[in-house]
Amino acid sequence: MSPAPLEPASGEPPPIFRLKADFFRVLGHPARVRILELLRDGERSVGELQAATGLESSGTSQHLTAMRRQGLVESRRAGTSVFYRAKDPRIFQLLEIAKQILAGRLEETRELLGDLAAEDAPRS
Amino acid sequence: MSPAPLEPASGEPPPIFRLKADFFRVLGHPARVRILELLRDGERSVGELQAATGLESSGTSQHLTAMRRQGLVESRRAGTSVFYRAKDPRIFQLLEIAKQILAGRLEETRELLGDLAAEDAPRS
DNA sequence: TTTATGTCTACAGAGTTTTGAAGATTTGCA
DNA sequence: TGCAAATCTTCAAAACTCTGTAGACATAAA
Repeated sequence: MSPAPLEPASGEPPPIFRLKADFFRVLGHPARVRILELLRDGERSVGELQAATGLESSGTSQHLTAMRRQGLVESRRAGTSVFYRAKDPRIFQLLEIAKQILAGRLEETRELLGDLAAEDAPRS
Repeated sequence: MSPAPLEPASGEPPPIFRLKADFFRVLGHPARVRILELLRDGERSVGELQAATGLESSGTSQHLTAMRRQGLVESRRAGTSVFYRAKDPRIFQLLEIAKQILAGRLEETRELLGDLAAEDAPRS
């Protein structure tokens, strides 16, 4: 069995786990997650997204460009505005599962805090 | 309606989209995706993971630490070895959906290439 | 004590994000 | 038509964050 090293000979097609990592990395920024959450309700103009995130217009545009490169969003122009939308609805499933995993973690933390409190006031 | 800025007053609890971003960011590295894929088949020692990824033992340990901080993995010690396992099986769902989204993208690319080839040899 | 395994620390190099200014495109209007 | 306003995008420099590497440290077993 080959050990499947992390860095194959250059020039080869990138291994799947690298593609996945690039994909997840683009989700690894609060502004981009926020934008995707906004797009769950339908398309939004850059201006609207900018207002919602509080970013510079330039920054907003760059985040959108990054997401487009990863095939996460697509856009259409209408007058001087550009509207963005999610390209694949499965991205929302992804966000949903992430939320569930995070919720599980928070629940765990909550129980732990409860246990700590119980130690101060022992004997139920 | 408040615009929900990206950066709230410091000291407040972090907004959900920041937690999600932190979560995804930890998935944004090939070695870590690779490690999770290996853990799909059950627990693995650091040494095994190191061999599979081709990293230094130190690097492997650091990636595992990062994933533990995010609650993605947990470990147990057995003799001089430490075995890691995924903490929440839903993480594999996440990887699966990512794979599907990526597969869709590749399919698209393939079609596009087909179209280009067709232009060189027109008239079907 | 020595060997086997992992983890921690520190830091240089690589990569990402922010910011501000300049450029592009479309529309409206004199 | 020609100009100005509105909306985005691109570019480049500075600030920041992450990763790989190497060595010291920790722990368990022989």
